[in-house]
Amino acid sequence: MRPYSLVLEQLRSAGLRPTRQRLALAKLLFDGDDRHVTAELLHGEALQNGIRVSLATVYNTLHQFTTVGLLSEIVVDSQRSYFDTNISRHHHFYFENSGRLEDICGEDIIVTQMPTLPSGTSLNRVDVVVRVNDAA
Amino acid sequence: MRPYSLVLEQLRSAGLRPTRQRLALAKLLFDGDDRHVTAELLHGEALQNGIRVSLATVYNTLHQFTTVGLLSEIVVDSQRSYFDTNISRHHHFYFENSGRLEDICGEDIIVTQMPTLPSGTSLNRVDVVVRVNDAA
DNA sequence: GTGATTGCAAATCTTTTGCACTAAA
DNA sequence: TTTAGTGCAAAAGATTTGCAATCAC
Repeated sequence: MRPYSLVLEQLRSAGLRPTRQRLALAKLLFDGDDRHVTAELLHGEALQNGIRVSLATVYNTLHQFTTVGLLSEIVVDSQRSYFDTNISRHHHFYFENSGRLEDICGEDIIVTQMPTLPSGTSLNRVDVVVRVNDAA
Repeated sequence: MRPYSLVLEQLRSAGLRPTRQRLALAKLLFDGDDRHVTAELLHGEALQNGIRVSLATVYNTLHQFTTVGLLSEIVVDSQRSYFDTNISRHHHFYFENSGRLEDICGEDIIVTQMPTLPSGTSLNRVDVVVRVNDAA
């Protein structure tokens, strides 16, 4: 996790103006432990904390932060986008029942053999999702 | 890939009536090489082949086939669902640019170390997605 | 000031649903 | 017949977009 104090300069260097909304959302996201959020969730949280921001702006901000490298996007559900404040190489547990995500640190999962990439392509990243069910 | 001829009995044993629509979609899906489809794609293909079927029925059918074990659902894009006629244990290349999927057979990727499952959960499955970009 | 950013509401896209109609058993 | 399955159109949910108002520089 990067300290919240670094966010401001990170925004500047990416050419993103540190607006009230971006700073407030950054505080929610980065001022504490690593977390996984959806746009809807972050928006609700912002409102609860008295931050006036529209859902559209939350979407924009999440994508901008992702582009800039402050967040990474995780695909585990074909219906909803999750964003992760942990941008180091790692993988995820996905609790199918609750929709909750949990990090698996990089060393706890090891992919030894890898296939040759299709010709004319370059590797973007390898995602491992361990799907679990909460035992009844 | 299972031969198309097995589909009928597979439907019966699952208690699904072999209707005109289901059989036609099954033919498109299983009468040939393994494939990856979206609902929209399969629907378009059905129409092109003169099969009258509604998009809603295509969605229903894809999910029913998945429940019955004739298809497996792949999550690689948080905006769209993909279904795979290959139901053996395997993983995928995902071409971010084109949205295309390609199978990686089970032996070509090996996950050696696995984390302990969170207590009170049972493993559903492990998905590995190798995301590649078509080199410019 | 000027251009980036925001909010809102409308639009879009994928998927699901309600319900009358049709077809399989 | 009886019950499952289908089509359609409407609804739902997530996300994006257009545009006028607002804010950072």
